[in-house]
Amino acid sequence: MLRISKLTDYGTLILAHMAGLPGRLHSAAELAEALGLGLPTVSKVLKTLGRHALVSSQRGAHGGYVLTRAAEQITVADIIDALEDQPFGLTECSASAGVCSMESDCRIRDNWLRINTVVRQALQSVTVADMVHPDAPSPLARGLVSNEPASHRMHGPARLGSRAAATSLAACIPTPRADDQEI
Amino acid sequence: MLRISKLTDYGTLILAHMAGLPGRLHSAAELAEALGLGLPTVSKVLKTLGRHALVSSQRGAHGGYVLTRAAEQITVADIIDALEDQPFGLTECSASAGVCSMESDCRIRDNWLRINTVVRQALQSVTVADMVHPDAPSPLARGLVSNEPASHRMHGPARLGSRAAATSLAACIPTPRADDQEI
DNA sequence: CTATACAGTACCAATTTAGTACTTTTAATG
DNA sequence: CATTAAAAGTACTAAATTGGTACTGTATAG
Ligand code: FES
Ligand code: FES
Repeated sequence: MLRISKLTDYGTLILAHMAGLPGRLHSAAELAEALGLGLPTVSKVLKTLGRHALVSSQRGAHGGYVLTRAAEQITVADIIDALEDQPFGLTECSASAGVCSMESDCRIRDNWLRINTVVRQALQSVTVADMVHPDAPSPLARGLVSNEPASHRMHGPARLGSRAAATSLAACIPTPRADDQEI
Repeated sequence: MLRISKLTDYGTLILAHMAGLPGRLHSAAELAEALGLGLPTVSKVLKTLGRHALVSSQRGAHGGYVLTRAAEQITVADIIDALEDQPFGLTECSASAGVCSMESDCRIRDNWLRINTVVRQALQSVTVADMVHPDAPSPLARGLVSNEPASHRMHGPARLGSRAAATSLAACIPTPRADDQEI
């Protein structure tokens, strides 16, 4: 359905929140509380992010997680790579080689590869830092986007009633980053 | 998982195949045969495409489907809109308004809206015609894409053994379109 | 040595997606 | 006008994925 999974969405929320208070340790419980998500769920996401070296963890009492790099260096593409298990690609055929029997004489596959690349570049052009602070030179804004109506619905929180809260939540306003994108 | 559904993938295959013999009527059975897909499945996809006016149908004996517009006028985004039921958007929050409780003070949502727009533009820049003929001035190619390695795997055919064939299949090679995109 | 917090594994439940079956309507053809 | 080919519609079933939870283990602070 051309959606990232909820876990991935939670990942952006969590990282954005952490980026709000950089350098500090954040326990899974604290994040869960702040974002209105279930503790086990937050834990799971953090563990995975840890495995992909986006956060590092401190065990034991007063332990917690910190970002391993500056928020400016973590792109949405990184988060997706960490949390989505399938390899990046809009179609099965175009996500990995050797899966489709007709791959050799398929004329469509190459197109998907191109589309994938463009999409990925869009995702790489937005960092966690962009998510956090509202105003700043927005890369997607200048020329990249023509801003036709894109609809919207619901973010991180999904079915748990608790999640419906998440008032303090860290990041949101629109501010893609300003370096590597001349898409 | 940031994938389009298989049905949508089949849709591109089907439309591309039809674009190969334009003007002609194609029965669902013929297409199923040619693409190595199940007849009921192809039928389902065609019905949906019909409902969204991408193909028109002729009932009765010797009936079938034809494209309603030139292949150049049907974009991948059109196909996705027709076959995916959820509204376009990478996250739930950003796909429709009013679903997330914290929408008003969410700083992240706006970023997703931008990302959605960019992604959509990429999808709008490729037409069925591009999918069909191999070589031609490729819009995504010139400047739009930096061509970093994007992986690949498997296309239309998935679990039916029959689908593994699809030799004649219509379209594939890389050739996005050349009009409306200055992303 | 106890409390806190991360790590890993495994599992279960809910949703979504894919695919099939069956019935009805429409049109061509002899 | 009967027969046949093909699409339209409806509904259902089965499979795969996702989301979420529970439990057990390990490390560290105090
Ligand atoms: S959490 Fe940002 S709009 Fe839902
Ligand atoms: S590569 Fe699988 S159908 Fe094109």
